[in-house]
Amino acid sequence: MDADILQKNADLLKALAHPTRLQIVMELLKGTKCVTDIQEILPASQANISQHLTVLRNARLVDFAQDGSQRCYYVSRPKLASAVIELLAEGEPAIRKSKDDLDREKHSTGGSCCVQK
Amino acid sequence: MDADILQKNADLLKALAHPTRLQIVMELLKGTKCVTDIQEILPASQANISQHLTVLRNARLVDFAQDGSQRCYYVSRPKLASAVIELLAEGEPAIRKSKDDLDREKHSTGGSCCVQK
DNA sequence: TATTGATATTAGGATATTCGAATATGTTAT
DNA sequence: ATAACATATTCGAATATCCTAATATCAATA
Repeated sequence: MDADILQKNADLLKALAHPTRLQIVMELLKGTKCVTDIQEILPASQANISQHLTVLRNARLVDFAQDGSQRCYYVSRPKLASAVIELLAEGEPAIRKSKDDLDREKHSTGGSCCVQK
Repeated sequence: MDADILQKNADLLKALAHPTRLQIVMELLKGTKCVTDIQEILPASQANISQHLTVLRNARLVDFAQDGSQRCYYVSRPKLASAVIELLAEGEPAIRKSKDDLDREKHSTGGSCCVQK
């Protein structure tokens, strides 16, 4: 990943890295919704939801189709979004390794766990 | 996802949502490394790398095993971390839908794209 | 024990994020 | 045209993040 892509991917994750925005995306994955619909589901103000939607839109995670005075928001990268949320839901437990574990993994007998000198 | 889990998952994503930290995790996925090893790879100061490692450690994404004066860092939730990075690398393109697309998806003939009233 | 190497912590300023309050814009209905 | 509804934008304050510089800690030598 070059520096530019790296930055873009970090930005993408940052857009998802907020409880309200994560919840908005989860709701939109279930189906298209307008701002009022989201307001009825989440405990946040209209302005706040609109702000979060702007963040998600700038990250190209959601988009909308205009429907009269309403905006129907949908997830514009559903595979990415749903896969990340699925991974989070799985909740992989953190493992812990001893130095011996690490040395053994390297199977370079007697080697240090870090980069070989 | 209840509010507590939601916050924790957002925190997890936030920990990954920085170019330097993303790069650190990618490097550690290739193999355990100590701080000096990482310094040789990334254009960041020792203090800065140490700070980012602390963030990753607080998010339970990495951990270390002490090896004398060195700390051998490794990814403690490799499945989660590698899957997220894999998804980012795939780079799913953003789709765009018209209101008609959305209505059609609902196949409730004549229905609005948003929540049914 | 003094020095060196590896790493962490602290402090501080710059910058960014977050949210509520107020206001603006655009659309539909009257 | 005006009112009502749906949504966005702006402003400002509180808070958080990020980075650098300086210093501290801890382990391995000499």
